Formats: sequence, C-alpha cells, structure tokens
Amino acid sequence: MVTIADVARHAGVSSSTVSYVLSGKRAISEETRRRVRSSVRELGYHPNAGARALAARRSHIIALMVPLRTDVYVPVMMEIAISVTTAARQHGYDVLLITNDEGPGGVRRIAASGLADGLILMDVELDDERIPVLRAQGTQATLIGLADDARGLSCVDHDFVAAGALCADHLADLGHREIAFIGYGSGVYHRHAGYAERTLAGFRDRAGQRGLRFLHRTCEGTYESTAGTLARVLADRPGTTGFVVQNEGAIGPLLTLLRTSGRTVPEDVSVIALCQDQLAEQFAPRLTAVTGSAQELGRVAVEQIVGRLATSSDGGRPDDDRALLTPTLTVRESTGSAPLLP
Amino acid sequence: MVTIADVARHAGVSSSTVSYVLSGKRAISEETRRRVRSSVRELGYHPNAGARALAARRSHIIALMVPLRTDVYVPVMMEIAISVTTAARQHGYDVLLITNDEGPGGVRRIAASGLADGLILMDVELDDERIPVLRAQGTQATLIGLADDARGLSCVDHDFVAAGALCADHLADLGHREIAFIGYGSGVYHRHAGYAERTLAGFRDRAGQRGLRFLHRTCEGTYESTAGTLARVLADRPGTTGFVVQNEGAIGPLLTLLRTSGRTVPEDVSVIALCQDQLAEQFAPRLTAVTGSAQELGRVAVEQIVGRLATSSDGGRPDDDRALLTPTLTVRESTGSAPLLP
DNA sequence: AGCTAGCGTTGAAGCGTTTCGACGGTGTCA
DNA sequence: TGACACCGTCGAAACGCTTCAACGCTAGCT
Repeated sequence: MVTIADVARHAGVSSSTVSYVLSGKRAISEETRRRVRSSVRELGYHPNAGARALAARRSHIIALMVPLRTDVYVPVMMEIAISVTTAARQHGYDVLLITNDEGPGGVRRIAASGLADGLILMDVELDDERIPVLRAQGTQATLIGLADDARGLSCVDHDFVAAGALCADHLADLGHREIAFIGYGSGVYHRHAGYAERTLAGFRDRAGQRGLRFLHRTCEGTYESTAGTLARVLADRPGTTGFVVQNEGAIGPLLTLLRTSGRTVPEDVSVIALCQDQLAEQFAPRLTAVTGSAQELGRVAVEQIVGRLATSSDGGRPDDDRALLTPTLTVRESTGSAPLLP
Repeated sequence: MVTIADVARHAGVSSSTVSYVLSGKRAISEETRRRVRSSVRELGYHPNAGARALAARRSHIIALMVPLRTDVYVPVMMEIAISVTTAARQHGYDVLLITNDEGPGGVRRIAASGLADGLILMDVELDDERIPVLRAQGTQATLIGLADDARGLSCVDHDFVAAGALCADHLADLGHREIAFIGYGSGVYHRHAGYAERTLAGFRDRAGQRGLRFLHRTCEGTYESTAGTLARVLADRPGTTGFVVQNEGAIGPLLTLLRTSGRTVPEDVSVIALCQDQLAEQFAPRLTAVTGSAQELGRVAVEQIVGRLATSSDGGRPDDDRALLTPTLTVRESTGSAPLLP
C-alpha cells in the first residue's frame, strides 16, 4: 500500500505538504506542486478513505435510501439512482446504497457512524418517521418527494401538479370534454400520497377551470384490472373521448382494449400518458406523454446535498430549499382533436 | 459524538474491553458483557466507520458496479442491486454504488483507497478490461456474468443455456415443430455476448436434438421493429406455431400483432417469454415464461464475495468458484398443444 | 536599517478504532 | 505447596490522514 508518507519521501517534501497539494487548502509553490503531483502519479497513490474520513471527519460519501417496494415504476428509480451516482462523483462524492426497510434505524446508523456525510431519501411519505431522526442527529439531507414538515431539509420533486394540469390543458385544447383519469391502485394513494395525489389534484383543478367533465378510476395495472376499469368508465360515461393514464402498467392493456372494442386512437379517443418518453415511444401509436426528467431529479438532489454540506462545514446554517422540476409535454400520435359530436 | 471511550467510562471498563465485547474476538465475562452492552444501548453508541476501517483495514463495504447502459431490462438490474444491498446488510456489509463508466480506473480507485473490501461487477463482458486491474490490485471480486478468464475470481450467473433449452423442450413437448426465436437487436449480441448468446445457443442445441425447425431473428423491441420481424418470420416460415421471445420490449407488440393478424394465443400459436414472472403476469393471456431469480443472483454474489473476504483474511487463498442458477419454467396461458395440421 | 506581512513549508498532535503483549487472579495438576 | 495454564482485562501502539501552530524567508514599507 502506498501512503502519503511514501509520496512525501519520493517528492522530497513533508507529508503535510502533500496533503495541502492534494486538497488545495493552502498555497503551494508551482514547482513543489508539480513534483508532488508527479510522485503521486508515479507511485499510483490513492488516499486511504478510512484515514481521511477519520482525520477530516468527512467521509465524502452520500447515502441514498431507496424503496424496496416495486410498485412504483422501477426503471425510474434506477435512473435516479444512477444519475445520483454520476452527479455525486462529479462533486467528489461516492454513493452508499441503503434500502428503506432499515427504516429510521438505518438513518441513525449511517449518521451516527459517520459512514456518510449526508443522505438522500427517496420515496418520502408525507409524514415520514425518518425525518425526526434526521433532525435529532443534525444530519444533512435531501428528500426526493415532498414531506409535510421539511424545515431544515432540502426537497426536490417533479411538479406533479403541473404535470396533471398539462394533461388537462392539452386535452381541453383539442376540444375534448369528457375525460377519464386512469390512476394507480387505491393502495398507492393511501400510502405515499404525494406523488399520485398531486398529479390527480393538478389535473382535477385545471380540468375544473377548463370546464372538463372527468372521472378518476383506480387501476392495478394488470390486464384484468384495466379491463374492469375501462368497462366501468365506458358504462358511467359513454361519451368519454380522452384518457389520462397515470399507471404505466395500464397503458399496454388500455391500448389493446380500446382497439378490440373498436375505438381508434387518436381518431375516436385520445390517450395521454404520464410516463417516461422511452416507454411512450414503445407503443403503437406512439404516445403523447407528460414526463419529468429522472436524471435531473438525481442531479438536483445531489447539488442540494453537496451545497448543504459545503455551507454547513463553513459554519453556516443551510436554508431549506425546495425545488420543483417542470415537466414537459411531448405530443406524439395518440392525441388528436375530439371527434365531432354525432 | 459518542466514542468507544465514552462507553468504556460509562461501563467502568477499558475501551479495549468494549471493543472485544462488540467484536467477540476474545472471551469476556458474562457480567462485563452485559454492562457494556447496556451502556452501548443507553448512550446510543455506533462505532465510527472511518476509525474502524483505518484500524482494522477493512471497511465492511462492498462496491457494486452497475452498467450505465439501459438497453438491458432495467428493473432486473434494480432488483439485483437491491437484493445485493439487503443480502450484504445481513452479513454486516454496506454497499457502495459505482457506475461502470468509471471503467478500470474506478476499480483501481476503490481498491487502492480501501473504500471497499471487495467488488461485485455487473454486466461483465467476455473480455473485460476491469479484470486485469482486479488481479493486479489483488482485490477480491465476484462477477455477475461469465468472463473468459475468471481465474482467481468468483462468478455467478443465470444458466441461460438451460433457459434456452427449457423453451425448446416445452414447445417440443407440446408438439410444435416450427419455432421462431425473437431476439434482441444485433448490437446486444455483439457486445455482451454472454447473456444473449448463451440463451440462443441453449435453445438452438436443444431444438436440434428435438428435431425442431427454427428461425432466429433480431428485434429492437419497438412496435415497428417487432412488426418487421414478425412479417419476415411469417414470410419465411408460414407454418410457424411457436414463438420464443427474448426481448422483453417485443412481447407486448408481438401479442398485439398476432391478435390483429387473426392468430389466437394459444390455440393457433404458442408464445413463451424469457422474462420476469411479474412482467409475464401482466399480459393477456398471461405468458408462459422462463425466469431466473434476480434476487437469488444478488444473494449468491454477496455470499461469494463475503466468503472470499473471510477466507482471505484468515490468510487463505479463496478458490475460484462459479455458480450457475437454474432457471424455472412457469406454464401459464400462452402455450398449448400445437394445432393439428390442416 | 529595522520592522512587519505574508508566503511556503514543516513537525506534531490528534481523529476513534483495533489488536498485541502483558498482567493479575484463579483453578488444576503434580 | 509450588508450578503452570488459562481466563478476563487493560495499556499502549499502531492505522494513514488532516490541520494547527510555528518557523524561516523574502519583499515591502517606513
């Protein structure tokens, strides 16, 4: 193992000088810097992470707590996890993956052991029991999702309200008047209300403003449940010409069911999905969709936590900030003007 | 911050005694053990990770290197990552997430800094440039996937050859004679040949033994490409009655296309998918599928690396081992007896 | 010329663990 | 009764880094 002392000896300086060259915390002459750098390269020196963490009381690790549950659309979680990891690396941090089945105890463990300098929590519930722990330990954290009480913490999330509103506006602009909103199974609304409810609320409000009639129906995302949901929708509101699909699993079945029931998309009915563009592109017809960038979510979360860590180590008190990412509507082939009334 | 010295003082013993109680590396009297344990609990002591890593030269961290690429079916990767994380916790390890865009340099960084005790590499290519680095650094590692030269390393993977054979056997048993194998886009075969090619090879061999005629056609997984692929299949072999679908993205489109072309599943044609059960359940009809457990893959990978770390710290030389996980065939509604010849 | 200011560098003191060797005390055996 | 082994505990020395106080220099000022 190559230590800082080896580098110092090789470069003919003291180990503190090597440390300062590497951290840039003190002025070092150009000449010395050059020599040290080349010794580092030549010996293949990498600072020992444990020693560094012990001495500096910073591990340069961010913990990312991901949900175990898999009813949220999984690729999105993975995309966030990966963008967090790459963004963190760009700031000199590594990412520790922990699952939220460790619960509040996990947060305590990570914070108290100094394993991570800060946490990013995914899948935050409105009233999340990890938050008091965070506060008690004085740990820096960023939440992905919105909690009831985020004093002293950062939050970032998609602007789901705006996403819902975009759907309503788009269909209203096309002249649709009766819309069905195909949601998640009822369990999702009960639990992490944030995500699912806010989209629905945004849609509902804008739909009201635009004079749309609409129905919200839950759906588990399987073929059978989608069939049941669609049947109920058509029974209750035969004049429905627009569909907003929140549950990614229901998209495929819905398109199949519409086709087999003799409804053509987009001539007879329009379909707009709340899902990743990649998924929207896979169907026929390609779907008009409202999307938030999972990548940006991860990036912003990292920037928030890194910012907090920087100001807190400067003795400052980071202010709570809350970022809402604007979703985008991409019009594809699945939405068109409402059919003329017979 | 609570240190081991605080605990020692509180329990009226020396800090080395506390350490031995916690690690169990020396005999400690029942009475002392009890007192120390209760002090630990009372003070909420968690050992400092950096100090521990420095002194013991083990970080109790396993690094997991995941692919950035997203053309592999992403939920599977996430499932592996999560099962690695939970399995690691059960052995007292945490998981550091790194992306393989760091390449061999990333492996060197992690190993040389002592950040992680061992690595798990996903998405290993046959001739992977990270492997020589691993060997040079003497780092313990487990590969998920099979490399050409895995001397001194552990490997674990699904037995894709067996998976392919299962498909062929099942269709042969049902009396099918002309089969189409719907694969991935050609890029996948060129690159991480392992996964895709081995399934195909297993299918091909068994199909030959069972006297099946078959066609392998690539497919990008979009609706359009699936339509193209299917059209070619039916043009080349109008008598095809069995489909094996390797590309998850092609499943939905294929079912739709079969239906619209007037072919009923499973009465006219049988479809068997190589995908997770969860996905197979989502279609109508529910799909007969061959699956390997991603969860088990993660668990076995962790057990391998933890085993290697244990024997290497005992001064032993861990032997290379290679685990192949047996896939399972679940018969659902999409396969049935071959139709009688007209 | 004498004084101060700042620059570049160093030595040494931690950071909180683990672990080795040593040390009493107790029990066992001759 | 003395020698010996073992058990439970302790003190102190690492582990490799960061960072503080201090130092010798040179430069700029009066």
